[in-house]
Amino acid sequence: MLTHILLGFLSYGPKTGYELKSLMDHSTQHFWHAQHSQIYTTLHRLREQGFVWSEEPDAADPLNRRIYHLTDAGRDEFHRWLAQPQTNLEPIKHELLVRVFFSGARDRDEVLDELRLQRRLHQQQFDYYQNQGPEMWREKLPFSSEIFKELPFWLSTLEFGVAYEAMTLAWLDRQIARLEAQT
Amino acid sequence: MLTHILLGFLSYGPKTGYELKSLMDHSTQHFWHAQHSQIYTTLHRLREQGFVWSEEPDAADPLNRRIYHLTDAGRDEFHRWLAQPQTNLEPIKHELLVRVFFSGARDRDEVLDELRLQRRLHQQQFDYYQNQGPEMWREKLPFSSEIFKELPFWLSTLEFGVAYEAMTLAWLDRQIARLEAQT
DNA sequence: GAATTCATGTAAAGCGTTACATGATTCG
DNA sequence: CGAATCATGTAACGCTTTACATGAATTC
Repeated sequence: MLTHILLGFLSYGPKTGYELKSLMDHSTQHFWHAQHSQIYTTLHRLREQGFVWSEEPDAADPLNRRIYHLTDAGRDEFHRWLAQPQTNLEPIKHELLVRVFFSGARDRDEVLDELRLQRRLHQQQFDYYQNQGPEMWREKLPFSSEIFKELPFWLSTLEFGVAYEAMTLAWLDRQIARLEAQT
Repeated sequence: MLTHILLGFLSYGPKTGYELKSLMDHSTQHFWHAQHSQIYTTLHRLREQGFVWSEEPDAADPLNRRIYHLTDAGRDEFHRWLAQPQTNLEPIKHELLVRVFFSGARDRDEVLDELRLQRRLHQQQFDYYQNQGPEMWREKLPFSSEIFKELPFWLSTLEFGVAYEAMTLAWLDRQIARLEAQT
């Protein structure tokens, strides 16, 4: 998956590994994140596969930056991936639900504390999506001419984030209320 | 994670690998699933770690079933895990959102087809949660005396599933409407 | 007799996280 | 001058998926 995210960002223009990491942190973070270690190793693999190429770092650049470019094969691969629709329901992995599932054996107050903490965290995330999030995008993602067509889709993903957090908050409130009602 | 799910189910009583797989397929499936291969190898690992033990398959049993039991160490580990609350927001990995994010370069109709297909699939899932789901539980998870305390928590996870699908359907409808409005 | 379900495993590969490692630049 | 940011990598490990492999019992 990270493969195609990197190819996607590189389809907007050449970028360094560090820039790709920063872009992900400020855009795809809420539905796909990666450590820098994985980004660098994946870029190496993509280079071996012929999907990207990079100039040797400029000797005059003390930061030793390595700029990656998409090859034709890389662009083809990216479009091949996009053209192949997702035909299955996406399986969900949700650790908190696992914990809730097995919480019958726990102290009621212990479970309540955990749910209340999660509520706080999700409230923060909700606020972030509605306030700082969009503004951060305007500041940190400044290659505006390249992406005017994608902006509505980027906003769609943000809208999902808002809806997801609102849904989660409402669910947490119901579970907390149910537990509090028990004596 | 699978580790603690298996320990959790075994805390209700001894079970075979096959039974654990079947239990997961009918209960945790909507927030954590696993292939049988992973379940069997994880059980081997748990045995080496001393968290479970198993009788040698009964020579009289032609199906060669291997029944796993929780050890004291296994029970301790399960409770240690439960007592350690989740203090972070759970990172989300959502492939469909990655595809939407990069859909600016695609044909509008191609994107619409994909979203409509996802809408159908999520509608099915929503119906499943509301109808067959709970009934399936009553049939397939029959160790009722062991789990009367956990049932409310199991229903909580199902309630999350319903809320998640409703949220997703509403989001998909908005994205489909937005794209359809474009000419 | 064929198909489905019951039952258990191994091997290889891919994906992702965590930790280790280093060094320059910029800002306060 | 210290902290934060910029910048790139490797190694080990763990988790998960996919594919390969086998065979008995049950149901239609």
